[in-house]
Amino acid sequence: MQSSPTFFETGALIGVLTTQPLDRVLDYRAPEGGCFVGAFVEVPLGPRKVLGVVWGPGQGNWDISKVRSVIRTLDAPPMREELQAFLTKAGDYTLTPMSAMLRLATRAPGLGDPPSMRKIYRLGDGRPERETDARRRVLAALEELGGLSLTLGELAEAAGVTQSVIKGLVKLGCVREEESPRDTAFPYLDPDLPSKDLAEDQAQAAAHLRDKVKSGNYGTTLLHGVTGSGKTEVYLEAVAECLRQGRQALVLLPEIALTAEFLTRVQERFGAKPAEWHSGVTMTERRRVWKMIGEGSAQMVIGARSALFLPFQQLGLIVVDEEHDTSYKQEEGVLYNARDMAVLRASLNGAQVVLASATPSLETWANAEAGKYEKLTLKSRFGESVMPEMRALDMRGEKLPSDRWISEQLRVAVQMRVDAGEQALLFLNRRGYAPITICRACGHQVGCEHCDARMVEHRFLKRLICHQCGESAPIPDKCPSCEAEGRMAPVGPGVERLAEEAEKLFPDARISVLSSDMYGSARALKAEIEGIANGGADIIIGTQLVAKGHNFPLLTLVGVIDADLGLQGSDLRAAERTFQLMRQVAGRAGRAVKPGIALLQSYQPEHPVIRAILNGDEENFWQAEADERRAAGMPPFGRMAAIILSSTDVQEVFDLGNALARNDAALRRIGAQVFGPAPAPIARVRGRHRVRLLVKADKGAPLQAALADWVRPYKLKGDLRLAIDIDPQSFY
DNA sequence: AGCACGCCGACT
DNA sequence: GTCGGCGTGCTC
Repeated sequence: MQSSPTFFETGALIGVLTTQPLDRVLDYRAPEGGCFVGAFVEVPLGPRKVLGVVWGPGQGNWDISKVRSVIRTLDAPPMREELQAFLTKAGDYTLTPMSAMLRLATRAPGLGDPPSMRKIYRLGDGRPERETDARRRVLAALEELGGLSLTLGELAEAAGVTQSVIKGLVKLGCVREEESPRDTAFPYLDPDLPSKDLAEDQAQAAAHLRDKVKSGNYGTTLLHGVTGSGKTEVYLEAVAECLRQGRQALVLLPEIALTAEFLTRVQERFGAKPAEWHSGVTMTERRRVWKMIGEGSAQMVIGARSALFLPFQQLGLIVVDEEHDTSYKQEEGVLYNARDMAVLRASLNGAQVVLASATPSLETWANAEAGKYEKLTLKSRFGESVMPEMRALDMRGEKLPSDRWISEQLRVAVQMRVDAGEQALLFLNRRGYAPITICRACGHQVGCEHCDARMVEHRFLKRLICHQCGESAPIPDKCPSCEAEGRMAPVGPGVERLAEEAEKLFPDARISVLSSDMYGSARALKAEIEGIANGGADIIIGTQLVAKGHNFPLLTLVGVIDADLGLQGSDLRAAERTFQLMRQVAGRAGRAVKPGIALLQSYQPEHPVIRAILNGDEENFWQAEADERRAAGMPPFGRMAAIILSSTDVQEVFDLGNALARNDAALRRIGAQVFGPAPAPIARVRGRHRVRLLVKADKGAPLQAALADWVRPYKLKGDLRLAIDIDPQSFY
């Protein structure tokens, strides 16, 4: 089905898409020796040289005498037709200029550089005249390991000598220095190593996914299973089949902190670690991954959403783990949802998609209901453990002082677990010490200077921090407003403050706080998590980080401090998110042998979301939620887009917002409605004022084209910015 | 995105 | 007189 790619002879007119923000394909002449469509090239643009991709034949609509020639073809396989199509379609869908799409696909440093070389050492001719002990060890090490292409440092370490001994041998010719490419292939992942024992429904699901991967066609499957039902083992079998077919697999994870644990599981299953692609990967490693993926010398990548844009040669499977996670939606720059883009990319590659979740997003649930996705459900929990019992603690009856958040009932339950040598988790989705710092003299609340957000006290770091822009300031002694001294007081709980309360209530317990901002590195965080899992703490206090897939076998109690958090407001999606989060947190309890219990502190225990969580009545919850959305014409039953305008000048953003709202003919033509302008959910970020308009349309309406027509007449002056967010996360 | 061009205010 | 502010326009 793959026709051979078009070749352009030397001097032929070709169209090149560059990473420069000129929103069209530019005409050039093919370089000496010609080039294939898709070739990565360096082209002259004005006085500069820029990166581009040969996109197709030239348009011929540019003064032929001004057309310049490609400087050179870069040392990388041409971009495949599927990736070109993916970038085009994803760009059309998200209304993103193609240059920005290309930048996503070329985010590897040193792409244009010649292959980087390093020196490696091999056995040379003869033996040295003076054969010292150190010299003998070097030669012995090379005889044994010479095939491994050791660098100077590696060889010195292997032989237990200093580098100068080796240098000496090189001078004598007994050891040879060779140049070798720095970017090396990834170790082979063996799909035929024995898999873990699978429970019956796991085995069935795995067999089904294997068949789908074998088909070589596109398809999407929702792998739905409660926490601890072993989704990972199941989809690793789909990966295994994909590797057997000689195709590449991509696994997306929502959180970098999860990759370390996942790498270990991949190594156990396939005997080696896969390639990694996320913001924590070094520049040199990034280049290696990009190149090896392109050459087919990396079988599997685990990564963040941007890994979707890697130049896979034979992509056969994309797994989106915890597919409901909101971090899959990029909120800055190019606004795309990695879950949807995974489906798009797979459909263009004849690849399979597995969306794994204990608590699917409503979009995915609706697609499964509609038969667009297949659905596999894992029911039994791993081993013999069962879903935890869940109960609400009605906080209206508790007379808690204003600086305490752990109810008496919860205290007693935690104490029992601690006494029994088991673990308890106290969950609060608020980082820091206290969300509000208030002046008791004048009532002033400390806010961020650049954002419309409160500064959050972090006692651990001894700073006030803005969770919006990261701005930090010392904790003030004097009120910034009325200058009263010593009257600043923290209000409300954060995990740090909760830990303080727990230390008082449980003086003999070992308490550990798990919050993303309290560890300097992913490694430190991983070590802490491992320590806890091995019984290194009695009480764990955590933010939503703990809801994302870590396994704590000794955990038998989860106390949710504020189950109402997230129920406020009228956002349908807030209810969905609360449901997902609570179910995931509750799922932490009793993952191993002992049955667990989850206690939810709530001031509104009769709220439908809380009731649905307690009943474990998932189908009903989704059904009710879906009915409401359908009636309101909301996603996924209708379409929405948000337009975010921002500027340092408030008046400017509102003027443009009002102008857009008034001139909505392009939208009315497709029956779409516009709401707003209104201050965006966070009205000021980094000193920029933000205003939002919402556009709502029927499911089948050509929304993107109408939006493009609508905003086209406006040219943005000064620092005014306009961003269009298709399928926004929040739409109230 | 860069980089040049160009047209108005405060310096040598 | 001229240095330099950043608005506008161009790049195949």
